[in-house]
Order: sequence, then structure tokens, then C-alpha cells
Amino acid sequence: MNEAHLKLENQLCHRLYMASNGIVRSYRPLLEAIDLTYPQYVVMMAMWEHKKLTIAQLLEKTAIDGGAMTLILKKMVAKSLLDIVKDNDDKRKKWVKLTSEGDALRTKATNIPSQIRCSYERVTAEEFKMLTKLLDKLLI
Amino acid sequence: MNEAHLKLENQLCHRLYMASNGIVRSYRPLLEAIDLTYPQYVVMMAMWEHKKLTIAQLLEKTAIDGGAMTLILKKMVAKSLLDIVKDNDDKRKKWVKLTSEGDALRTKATNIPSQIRCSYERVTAEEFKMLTKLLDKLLI
DNA sequence: ATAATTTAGTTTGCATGCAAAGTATATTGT
DNA sequence: ACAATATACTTTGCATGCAAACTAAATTAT
Repeated sequence: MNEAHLKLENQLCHRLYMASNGIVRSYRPLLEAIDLTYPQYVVMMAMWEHKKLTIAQLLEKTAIDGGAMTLILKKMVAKSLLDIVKDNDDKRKKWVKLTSEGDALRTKATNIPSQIRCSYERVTAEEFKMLTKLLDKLLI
Repeated sequence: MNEAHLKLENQLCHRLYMASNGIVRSYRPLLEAIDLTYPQYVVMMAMWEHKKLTIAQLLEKTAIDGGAMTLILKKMVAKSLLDIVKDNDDKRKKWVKLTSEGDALRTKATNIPSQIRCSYERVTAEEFKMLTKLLDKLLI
């Protein structure tokens, strides 16, 4: 067997691991300013876009683990960013809704994407597009 | 501000997050067979290649968190895959070494890369190369 | 209608990722 | 030589990611 196949520097997964951790790290200081962790920010982005989602829908959109989501939502409700209400028809379902506070937080977050973009200036728009396309293919 | 900038589907970081988690998930069943977690596998790859590294060197090559590394190494020593010995000259340093068992595990791991490759057949070799190049650029 | 199955969420136990504080040892500067 | 600083690791506290078990409610099958 080829030795190279087990070399760390040849592992796509390791690059993804480093890139993913790295970019989340670059969000951290910006998110700290609005008191959100990265996964909480992901939840907020989903909610800003959709206003109202069941937990199942939120899980599907964010790809966050269900077990983790329960805790994340609990903290966000405690911070008054979200409300969670049971569905009347299907009592298994719960609806997640933005509070006015949660909605207002969006304003403070609008500049985050451009600030992140700045720290990746060395990557061109073309390269971002290509990366996006390739990652989508990886994601099936 | 453009609404699109805060849409989840436009976030490169979220694609990286999903792709990274996804590919690690695809390693899981293969690694279970040799009783390694993914980060432990990363450590083993580094060790198979270098035979002997200080903890600092291992941290640099794997990009694993230092605090996590202490625990990971503890478990791997307990499994007799690695030995850790103090440096005689610089008593702060510790050397991580492969045991014969750890070295032997390599044989059982050689087929993992090709098996992973199989589950990503839809991605061409060209696309892998491009992805590698782009991720490297993202990694500074 | 009732049992079997499926769906929606939560809980649990384990393994990181990460920042910050802590410990021990080396190296530098004066 | 001695204080200040830097280096190499470890420990701690918190926030996930993940699989598996669990609860409750809805749906299906017979």
C-alpha cells in the first residue's frame, strides 16, 4: 500500500477539520460582542430568516445535533432571544419563535459577514464560489 | 445591508462545519473497527509518519487543542499504542513514541483511506485537488 | 379499535475544542 | 547571580458533537 495515503497532510478531512475550526475561531471575538456562541449564531441566522420553525425544521436547517440543540435553545430562551411554544394540534411539536429582542439582535449582527470576509481577503470571490460548489458536492 | 449576507446557506463556515462533521462521521465506523476515535486516528497518522515527536510537535502537526491532547494521549498510552517519556536535557519536554502495538496498528489502517475515498466517489480526483488547494489557502 | 411503528424532543454518557489559569523548567536581560 | 520572561505541558470550566436510550404523542396496520 502507498505510504502517502496515511500521511496527515494528504487527508482532506484534516484540512476540513482545521479550516472549520479556524473559521469558527475567527468568528469568536465578533460573536462575543453580541454574546452568542457560534452554534447559537447559526440558530439565530436560521431564525432571522424564517421567523418561526419547529425544532425538527431548525435541526434540518442548521445540521446541529438534536441533543445539543435542546441545551442551546434552553440557553437562548433564558437570554430572551427565542420563545418556544407547543403546537396545539400535534402535541409532540414545538415551535421556535424570535422574540423582539432576538429580532433586534439582527441589526447588531449585520456587519459580521463583511468583517469575516475581511479576514479572508486573500481568498478571492471566485475562489469562495468554487469552494462553496465543491463543499456542496462533498455534502452529497 | 444585504439580507443575503446573513442567510445560513450563504455561509462558507456552515458548509465547512457540515462537511467536516460529515466526513468525520464517515470515518467513525471504520475507526471503530480499530478502536480509535477520529482525533486519536489523527495522532496515529502523525506518529506513523514520524515515529517520535514531542508533544509540542504533535500539537503543531495535528492542530489538536493542547488541553484535549493531554487526555487523548493518556487514553492512547492506556491502550498501549504510545509511550511517553521525559526528555533528559529539557525536563519540560516529553517525547511521544509509537509502541510496537501502535506501529502494528498501521497495517490495519492502511485500507481506511481507500474506503473513505469510495464513499466520496462522486467527487473527482480533480475536484479533490482543487478542494485541497482552496482549503490550504483558507488556512493561511 | 388495539397493537406496532413512526415521529418529535429530551436525556445521558463520553470525547473533544477552546480559553484561561496553573505548574515546572529554561532562557534572557542586566 | 537574579529577576523577568518564555516555553512545555496540564488542569479546569464551559459548550458542543454524537450515539443510544428514553418519553410522549401521532400514525399505520391488521
